[in-house]
Amino acid sequence: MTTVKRRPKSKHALAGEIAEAIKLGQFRSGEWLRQIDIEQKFAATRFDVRTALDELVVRKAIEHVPNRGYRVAEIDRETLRHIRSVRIVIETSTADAIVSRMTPATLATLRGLAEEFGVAVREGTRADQSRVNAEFHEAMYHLSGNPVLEELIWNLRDRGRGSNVTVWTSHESLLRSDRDHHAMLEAIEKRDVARLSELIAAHILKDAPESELRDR
Amino acid sequence: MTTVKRRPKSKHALAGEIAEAIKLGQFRSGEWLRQIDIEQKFAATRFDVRTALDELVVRKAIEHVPNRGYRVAEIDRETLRHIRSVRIVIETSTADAIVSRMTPATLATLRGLAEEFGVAVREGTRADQSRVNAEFHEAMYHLSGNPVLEELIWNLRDRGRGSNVTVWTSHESLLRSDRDHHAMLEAIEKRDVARLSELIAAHILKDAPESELRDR
DNA sequence: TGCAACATAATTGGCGCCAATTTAATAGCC
DNA sequence: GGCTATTAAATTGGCGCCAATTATGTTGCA
Repeated sequence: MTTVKRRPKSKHALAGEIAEAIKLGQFRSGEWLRQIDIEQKFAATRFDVRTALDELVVRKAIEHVPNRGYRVAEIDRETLRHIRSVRIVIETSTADAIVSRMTPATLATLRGLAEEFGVAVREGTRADQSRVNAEFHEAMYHLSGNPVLEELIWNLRDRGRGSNVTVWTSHESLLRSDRDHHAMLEAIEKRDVARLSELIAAHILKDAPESELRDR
Repeated sequence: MTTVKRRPKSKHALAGEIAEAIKLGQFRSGEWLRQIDIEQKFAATRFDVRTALDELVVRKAIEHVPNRGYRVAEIDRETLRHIRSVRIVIETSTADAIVSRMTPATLATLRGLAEEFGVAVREGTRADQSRVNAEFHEAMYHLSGNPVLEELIWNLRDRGRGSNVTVWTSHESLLRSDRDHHAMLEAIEKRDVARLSELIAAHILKDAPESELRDR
């Protein structure tokens, strides 16, 4: 996965790095991204920085104000709710494909990643947790066999992360994620599509501030 | 709709214009978009053209080959099928929100647009048909009350149009679209969510080359 | 002391030049 | 005559300069 990929040396890669940094909370919501800072922090040229930032604007990770610069998008609760709503529709729609395409091998992979996440929760860094969590869900959604769907899921996830105030703020929520993962595994193993759907929806809803008990 | 919007003079607007041109089939699939041609055709500077093309790459409307340039993306049948599959999931998910948020006023608007499409089919140009069709679906999906969802729908639609060989190739398919629109209206009026879902799915599937009777 | 006008510093962003690469055209060779 | 090597034309794309704009700091005045 993290193999050779130095073809598009900088440019697109830089956009990914900046997006990653935002996801990891290295830039706060609403914070201005000064081009000089970025080009130093990532050792890139001014031009590459600008290109990368433009790409992130298109990807809705940041926003652009003419003659003021780029800043991390502040997403209001309303929009966040809409994003979660769409995520539930899309991600739960993968449930039966996942169950029907499941093989012992992929199940083993998922189990390994679920365990790894548990370890990361206990003794890993924030970045580790984020990475392993992503790997788990990536492996799971990869089973859907629909690359377009997969990509969409990641776009929406990234967009929500941007200014999500509560990204695993408490250790509690991390433990809950861990439990969710194992529960999902169980549902997949038992080929229980409905249960898996429920779990996925609940997993998404856990990010909601209050209990926004809104079915759609 | 086509009102004043000269604030971001060129740049983002240009990307939209080029995307529109691609949608209208002014560039064939796989055709190279030479920067010189574009800057003449749209009366823009070289730099703006490049920026716009970069944006379209991020939006997956075109693809970029280093040192070769930009070309209209050729989407294989497999990917097209995946796009349709996702579209069905997303667009049908709007059905009950549409029905529950429907008001007499919006219904009247939709009816008007459905009529207008019928007229465009009979005596309008290709561009007219495309525009009115877009307006009808826009008005309908706007009822979902979820801007994120709306945007997603348009992104996926645009992506499919790019190299769709059969974009209303026959007059027959246009007539079918017209009938579909009126049927949808009827379902909305009768608050028949299931029926509306079916119609939306069928409307998307109509673009399929053969009858790819694949439920998921 | 508070406020407004001005000057100065910092930052963004439009644009064009030219080197690197690819494509075509031409010539040379078997 | 067909094929390959060389040269020329066309196209892409990296990069930096500097004007326009905004933010900051300072001075003068009531």
